[in-house]
Amino acid sequence: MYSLAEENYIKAIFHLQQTKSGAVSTNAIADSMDTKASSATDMVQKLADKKVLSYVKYKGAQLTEKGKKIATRIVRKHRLWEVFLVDKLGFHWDEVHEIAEQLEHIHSTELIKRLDTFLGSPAFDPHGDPIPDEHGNFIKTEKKLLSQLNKSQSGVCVGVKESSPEYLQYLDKKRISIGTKINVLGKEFFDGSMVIEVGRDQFFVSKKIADNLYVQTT
Amino acid sequence: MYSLAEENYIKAIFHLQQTKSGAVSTNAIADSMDTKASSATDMVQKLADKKVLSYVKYKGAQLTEKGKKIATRIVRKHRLWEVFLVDKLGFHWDEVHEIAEQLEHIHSTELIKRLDTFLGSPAFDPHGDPIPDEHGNFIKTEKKLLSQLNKSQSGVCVGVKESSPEYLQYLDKKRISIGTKINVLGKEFFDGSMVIEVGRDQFFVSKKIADNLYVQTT
DNA sequence: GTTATTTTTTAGCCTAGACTAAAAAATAGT
DNA sequence: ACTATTTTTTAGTCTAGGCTAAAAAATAAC
Repeated sequence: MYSLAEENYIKAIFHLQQTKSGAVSTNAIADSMDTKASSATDMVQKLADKKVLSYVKYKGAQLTEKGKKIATRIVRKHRLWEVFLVDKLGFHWDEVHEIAEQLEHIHSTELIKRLDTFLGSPAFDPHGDPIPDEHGNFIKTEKKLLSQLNKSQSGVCVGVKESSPEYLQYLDKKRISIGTKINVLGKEFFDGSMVIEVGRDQFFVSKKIADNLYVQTT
Repeated sequence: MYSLAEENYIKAIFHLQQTKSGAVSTNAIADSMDTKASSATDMVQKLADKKVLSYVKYKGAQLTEKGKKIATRIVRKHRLWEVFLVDKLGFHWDEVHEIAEQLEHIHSTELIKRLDTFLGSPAFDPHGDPIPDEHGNFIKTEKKLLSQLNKSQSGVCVGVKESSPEYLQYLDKKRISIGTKINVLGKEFFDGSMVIEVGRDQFFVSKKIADNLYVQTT
């Protein structure tokens, strides 16, 4: 059994190595955990002792198979609970992250098995992120960032990268949610900003907006 | 916000002062928390500083109104989650205590409000214990222990005092659950044992069994 | 009403997980 | 290649929440 702090570090390292390949630096871990590099070093050393990750001084950390399994179990729990909160309790998708952050640490394999069945074994969470199965297998989606599209291309919104309430509320205001079709009408190469079409509306989005929205291209 | 340890102490003290009136002794707290008296003293002093309870050296502790409010909120959460686990996920009533013990510490008033609605605002948990409302008000039930009944009296099972898996499984084997009618056919005053009738079955129960079953007399 | 026993508190120590400041290694700049 | 800068680690400190052992208060036994 792993402590709350250990689980949170494992999850953070897992997410960091999803985006950047290779070993994850101490500073990156510290940043994402909102703590100091020295604390991250301590924890990484402890997790290395427990064979959860491999660690080479001054080089960074990498989850072992054991570590990845622990991480995907936590991610699975987090996303299943998010589905529960939205589908069953009627929460809005921008309200569930913090609560799921707590619920993901409940220990009971039987609970997760039953919750999964109760929810109809969903493959995606309310933000469009895939839910790992019991064995930790993800459905790999062919998703791109909206900012990677060019003029005249289109895609369907399948999720967000950043999931702060502010960002999700912006999307809401613009009527963008999972399944929304987006056409790129124009793109400014100087700053990466775009003009897009959503339903009948056409409007401007900055690169920062476009960098955080995942779309599936057809 | 209170830590996990603080919440558990508050809950334990709350339950202790339900049974025995007056201040709760340090030793009683330590026993029920499965810890040492010295640790209980430390925590009680800390909680007294926070005005959660009143504490007089060598005399014991008593929850303040503030402390009682915190305690009933935890109890409410615990029992609502138990209903969820049994009614929605199909757990058996002898399997839910440990999981609810974790779920009761999830912090989110909105979550509890919605969970309560989702479950249809139940008044009792799967063990027959009343669920406090948002304001901490209990429905006081007129329940007695089975051992308090005499020959020829009868009652309806409304809950258990002890809720170990072993005990709950015994009740299951004997087909006793919430709502089951029990007739006392005979009672031995020497050891408090009884012969009872449940449905078509008649069998012997020891005082220990009868001491842990709550019944509502009509 | 002393003395013995039990209960409770205090004092001092331990571990997890944070922190700061300083040292050491790696990387960058010239 | 040698210095400057950044990154990472180490060393030492802090707090929460445990523990043991000893002291102090309360209770029980004569």
